[in-house]
Amino acid sequence: MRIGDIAQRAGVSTRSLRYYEEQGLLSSERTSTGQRTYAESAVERVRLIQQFFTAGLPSRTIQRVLPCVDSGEASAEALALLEAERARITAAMDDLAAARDALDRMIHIAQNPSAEHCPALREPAWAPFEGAGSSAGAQTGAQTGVLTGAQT
Amino acid sequence: MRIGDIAQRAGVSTRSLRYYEEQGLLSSERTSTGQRTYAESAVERVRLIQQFFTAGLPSRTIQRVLPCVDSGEASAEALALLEAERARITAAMDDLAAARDALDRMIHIAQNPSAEHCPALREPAWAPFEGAGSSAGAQTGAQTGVLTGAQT
DNA sequence: CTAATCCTTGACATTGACGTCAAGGGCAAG
DNA sequence: CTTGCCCTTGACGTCAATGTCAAGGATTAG
Repeated sequence: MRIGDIAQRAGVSTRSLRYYEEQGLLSSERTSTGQRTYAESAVERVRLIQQFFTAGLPSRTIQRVLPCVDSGEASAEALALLEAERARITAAMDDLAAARDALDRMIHIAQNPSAEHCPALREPAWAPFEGAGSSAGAQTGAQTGVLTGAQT
Repeated sequence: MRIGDIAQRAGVSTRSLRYYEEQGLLSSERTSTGQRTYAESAVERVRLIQQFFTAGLPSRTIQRVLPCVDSGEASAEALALLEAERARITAAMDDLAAARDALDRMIHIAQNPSAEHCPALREPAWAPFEGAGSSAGAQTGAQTGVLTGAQT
């Protein structure tokens, strides 16, 4: 399997594959003339790498995580790293959930327009739950037409 | 409230606040000498903006979402945008969950080392669920020492 | 052999939310 | 008025994964 095959099978660009190799995430053998050769298993590996990239792990972290995959075991510090990343992902999911809820509140307000939701009358309904001392707001509402943007 | 106060209260840099303004996400009044002045409510707004940034929304999208907050209502297309972003966030959460599960599998293997999990013997336990035709793998195991990286 | 297609390395471009530095003005305390 | 801190605009730097272009070698079909 040459690089183009792997790229197609794993759904990534050849550029990415060379980058992964450059980062020490993916290994390849070379033909006598220098062309990269991969085993079938590389496809799975690339998919795993992609999964981590999608999850926001930087290449340096993936680089330290993958050896655990290869060896099937992890040192104490590697295990700590795994768990730290797990925690980071969990936190990221919480952040996403919070933003999703904020959007949900907006969607709800947009679908049920009523005076009760007017931000000028009460605590803005989209606000987080820290509402404690912001009652003195002099909402001057300087919204002009700045927000109009035109693109495809 | 001048820009430094808002920055401190909202936990962001003054640079970020100017950037938000530049992107049309945050408005400010100016003193006669050009210094920015904010209402208390700006703190909440900045936190909301941050929440969206954390969720991965690009500034252009936030720029089109925030008017819904201000007006308390959304046009049809704005509502579609809100729902599209909600879907994107949901998808991102799914990706994160998948990566978290992959990490969990690694952690589990790392904590329960046994031959059954050895990737050389069977389907790598961390692999996704597409295991179908990779049985012919001639696992040459060319793992050398490429993955060793030294930092901090 | 030759053309077509794939591969190689190298290097520069991109996108986005900032950091950071520069040069200068505002403002309160002494 | 001077010191010191905060503010202004402008512009360039950063990081990370990837796109893209360039110049040339490798492979393969004819």
